[in-house]
Amino acid sequence: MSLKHGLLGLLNYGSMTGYELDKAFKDSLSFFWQAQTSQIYRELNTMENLGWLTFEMIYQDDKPNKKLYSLTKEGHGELEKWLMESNEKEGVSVRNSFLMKIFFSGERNINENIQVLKNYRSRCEKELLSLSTVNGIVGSYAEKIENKEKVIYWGATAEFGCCYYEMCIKWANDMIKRLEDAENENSCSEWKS
Amino acid sequence: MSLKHGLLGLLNYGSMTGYELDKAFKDSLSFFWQAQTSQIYRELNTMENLGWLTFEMIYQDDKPNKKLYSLTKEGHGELEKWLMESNEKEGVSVRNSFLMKIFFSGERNINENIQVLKNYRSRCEKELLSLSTVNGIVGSYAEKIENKEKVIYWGATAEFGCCYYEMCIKWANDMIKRLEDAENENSCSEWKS
DNA sequence: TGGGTCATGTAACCTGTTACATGATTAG
DNA sequence: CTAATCATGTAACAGGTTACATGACCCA
Repeated sequence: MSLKHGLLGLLNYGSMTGYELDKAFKDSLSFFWQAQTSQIYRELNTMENLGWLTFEMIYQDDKPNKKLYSLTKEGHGELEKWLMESNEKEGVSVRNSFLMKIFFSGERNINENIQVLKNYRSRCEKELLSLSTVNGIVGSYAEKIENKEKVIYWGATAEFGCCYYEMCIKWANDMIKRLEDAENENSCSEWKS
Repeated sequence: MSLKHGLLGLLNYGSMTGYELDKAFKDSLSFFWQAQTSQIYRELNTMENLGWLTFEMIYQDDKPNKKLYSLTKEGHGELEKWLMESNEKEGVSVRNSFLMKIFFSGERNINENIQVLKNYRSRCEKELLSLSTVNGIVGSYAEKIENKEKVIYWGATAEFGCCYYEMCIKWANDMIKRLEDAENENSCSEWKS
C-alpha cells in the first residue's frame, strides 16, 4: 500500500489539494513509485473514507473549485505505524521486465541483443541525467520546510537512484563487450573454416 | 504483461504442466519477476483462451491428473513479438517501497533509521548469497538444453542481481556511516553545551 | 502421525493502467 | 490560434495478493 502512504507522507508536510499532491508526488516520489493522476484521486477518496484524511472545499470563481486535504490523527498514526513496520521482502525484491527479456534472448541473434543493450544503456544514461535535476527540486522544497534534517533522507534516495543507474550502465557495458567478443569469435571461426 | 511472456518463454524450452511451470518460474525467473501459484494457473487459462497454448490432459491413477501445456504457433509468435518490441520505460523505472520509507524517515529518530538500514543491509546480503545458488540451478537446466548459448543470457541476469545487491549494500553502508557521524556530532554538541 | 510432495484450482479483493470527459483561463 | 495550466474525476479492464479447498501418497 505504498501509494496511500506516500500521500500521507506528503500531507504530513502540509495540507494540499489533489492537484498539488499529484505534482508533488511526481516531483519527489516518482523515481521509486509511479502513480497515475486518476489513481491519486481515487486513493484520496478511499483514504477519506478510511478516516485518514479530511478535506475543506475551496470555492473559486475564476478557477475550478478544489479540495484541500489534511491529515487526521488517524492518518498521522497510520503513517507512523507504516514507518515502524518492516517485512522481510521490502525493498529487496526486484521486478524488471527488461531482465526477463534478456533471460530469453537466446532466441534472438547476438547483433540484435547488442542493439537492445545499447538502447537500454542510453535510456539509463538519460535517467541518470534527469536525476541530477531532482536535487534542484529537492532544494526548492527544502526551503519551505522547517526541519532541514529531512534533506539528508531525500538526498539518500536520489543517491540510490544515481548508484542504481551507474550500476546498470556498467553492467550493460560489460554485457555489450562480452557479446561483441562472442560475435567476433564466431565470425573468425566461420572465416577460418 | 510479463508473467504471460515469462510462461511463454519457459514453454518454448519444452512442454510442461502448470505445476512444473510454477517451479521452473520460481527457480529461474523469480529474481526479477514474482508470481503466486494461483496466478500462474489463472494466466495459463487465459493464455489457452487466447490461443497461445494448448494442453493435453494426462490421466494418472496414483497421482492427480495433470495438464501438459505446449506453445501454439500463435504463442510462439507472441513470444517473438514481445522479444522484438521495446518501450521507453522498460527496465529503467524503479518501484521500491523501502526507498519511500527512507524518503519520509525524517519522522523517525536517527538511531531507529540506523537500525532500519542495518536490517536492510543484512537482507540484501542474504539475497546476494541465495543468488549464488542460482548458478547451480541454471547449470542443471543447461544440461537439458541443446543451445548452450542461452547460458550467457541466464548468467547475465544473475550477474545483474549480484551487482544490484552489492550496490545496495554499499549504499546502505555509506548511509549508516553518515547517520552515525551525524548522531555523534549531535551528542558531542549536546555534551558540550 | 505429521509434514512434505504432487496437482489442481476458486473467490474475493486490492492495486495499477488506459482512455475519456469537462471547461475556463492564460501565455506565446 | 494553439497549447498549457488549473482541477476534477468516471469506467472498464488488467494484473497481483491472500486465503482457502481437496486428497492421496510417501518418508521419517
